[in-house]
Amino acid sequence: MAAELDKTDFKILKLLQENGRMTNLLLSQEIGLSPAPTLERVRKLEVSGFIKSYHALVDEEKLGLGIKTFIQVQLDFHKNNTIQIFLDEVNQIKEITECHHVTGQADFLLKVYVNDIKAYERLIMDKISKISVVKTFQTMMIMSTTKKEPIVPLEY
Amino acid sequence: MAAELDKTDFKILKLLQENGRMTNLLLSQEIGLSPAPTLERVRKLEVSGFIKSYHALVDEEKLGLGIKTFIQVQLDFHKNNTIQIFLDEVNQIKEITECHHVTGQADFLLKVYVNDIKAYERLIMDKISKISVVKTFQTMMIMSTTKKEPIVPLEY
DNA sequence: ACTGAAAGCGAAATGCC
DNA sequence: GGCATTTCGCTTTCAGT
Repeated sequence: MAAELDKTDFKILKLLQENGRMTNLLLSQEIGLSPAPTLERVRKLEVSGFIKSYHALVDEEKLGLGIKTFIQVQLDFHKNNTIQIFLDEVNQIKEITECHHVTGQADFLLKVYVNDIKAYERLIMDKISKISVVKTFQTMMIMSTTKKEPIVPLEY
Repeated sequence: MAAELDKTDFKILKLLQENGRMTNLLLSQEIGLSPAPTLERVRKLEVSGFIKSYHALVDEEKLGLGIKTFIQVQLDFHKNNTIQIFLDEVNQIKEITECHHVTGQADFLLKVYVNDIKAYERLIMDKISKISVVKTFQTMMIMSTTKKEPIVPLEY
């Protein structure tokens, strides 16, 4: 499956990113094919990994997750497996939903969801600051999110 | 629909976050109900907004989006509608997929997807740095993403 | 609110162009 | 690589409890 994608495939990707539960019938009408080849294309995109998975998007605030933050973390590289130690700890903290290895002053950027400020303090005190290889960290509290596309910018 | 959610609803939210295309039949088996009331619960979660939408997750790298960054932006508040000016510009830049209003040294944190470094330079030169209210900005290039849960941490 | 059954419809497989 | 058809299974509805 090194074969490249054509315009129709990109349309499918766009439509399924926008609505992951779109039926194959509707999808086929949107892209101008009949259902059978449409389904075949979708399956190919799935098995070849262009489509990784499907997810429901929930309203975090309605569900009580009132605090969302990014945390910039600097590590103390005094051990030779510093990064692995850090990642192992991060993986065990379920409030951390994203972990990016980045360039710049910080080494890692984390995204965190918790219910309230008290829970955030507990996270910081009991978990983040207790990770041995963490040198410094700095919270960016999210006050509002004005743009969050579930769709990746594709050309074609 | 101010009525609170019960344990079964949370199970549904968890399962549909993990697999947004799970069939109603399978979902009903997982939560231990028959299909009819399961579907009814899902519909209620949808209309009441706990479930906002469904999306396919694509592999950005396979699709050629080799550069992912976060950009911290500081604004110059010399106009009284500085923030609105900024947000209007951001909304027109399709490479920016997320825009968060945050506390800390930066005012905003942006997430950006582009194909390569050349495209990134163009984005910076032609778009970001041309926004009149932007005072300073600083790129955090994402080298790798070691954790990215499509699922929000729910208690119950 | 859940159950069970019945009807309608989309998904998947097959053969053909 | 796409189309048409048919079979099968899921979704959805509705009466019942």
